[in-house]
Amino acid sequence: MPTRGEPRVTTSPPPRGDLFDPNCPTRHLLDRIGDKWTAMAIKVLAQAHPDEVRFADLRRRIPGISSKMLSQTLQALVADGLLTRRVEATVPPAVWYGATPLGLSLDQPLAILRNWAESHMAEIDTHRRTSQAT
Amino acid sequence: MPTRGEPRVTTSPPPRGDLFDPNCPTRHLLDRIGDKWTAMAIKVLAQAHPDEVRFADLRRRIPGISSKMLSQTLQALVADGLLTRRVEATVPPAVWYGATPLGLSLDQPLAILRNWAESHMAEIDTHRRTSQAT
DNA sequence: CTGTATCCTCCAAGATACTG
DNA sequence: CAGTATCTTGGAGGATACAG
Repeated sequence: MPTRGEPRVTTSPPPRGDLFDPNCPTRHLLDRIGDKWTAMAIKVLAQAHPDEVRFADLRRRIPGISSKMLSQTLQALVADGLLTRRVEATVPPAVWYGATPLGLSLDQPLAILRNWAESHMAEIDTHRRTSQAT
Repeated sequence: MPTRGEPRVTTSPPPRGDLFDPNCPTRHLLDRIGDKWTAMAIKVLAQAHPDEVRFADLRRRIPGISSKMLSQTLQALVADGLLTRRVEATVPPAVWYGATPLGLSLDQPLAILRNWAESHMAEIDTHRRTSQAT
């Protein structure tokens, strides 16, 4: 996730295709979607699909996230076209978020990663404990 | 991406299976492997497999990484059993890193994510530009 | 060559308070 | 309810220097 960005980006034209170029846009994109909160938001909303979920509800379903971070994360995902945002002009207002097809499509790669983590967690744990002996 | 961790972890027993529990070990694991440098190191070494790669060579193949970060990243991956580390007692010494089967297995989920990013980058870019109009 | 040690900067994100 | 504004800080990570 998130992680600190590259120090300086001097050249301008995005040289697509080379993941190892610090200016590579794919790299930035990966940093973004690798973000913890992003991954969780996508998961919740993809699994809720086709239902939408309200802000406060999302907050409840993503334990530990602050209002600020949730807001930021959602804004970025909406801007990227991964989520929709629908405002109900009631009083008090209600805002519903939902996954777009693009957002749904991201959930699959993320799910594969989650599964990998779950499958191999025990193995990794064992290895750490085993090899940490002096 | 690493990303900053959860603020405090008070309870002890790891409640496996609930990705949304802040103490969930899977969540921590995901944070680690989502790290930018980790993803790149795995990619390089998985693609070099079955060849091993030396420290300085890795450094060259991961533009922008510092000696410090590379060292840290590799240490963590070796501790997790994703990489092997082999020291040649020459002068000056040579250290070879290679992917273990576990490391190789991680490259597949990561490759899927990379592919997703590459496939949908254009779409996301377009959406950002389109929707950023006031 | 392969790292470790040290210092230092900077910003992600938590806490808190407040608004439409 | 759904956020934004402001302040603060921990610690990731770059720079640099050095060691085995």
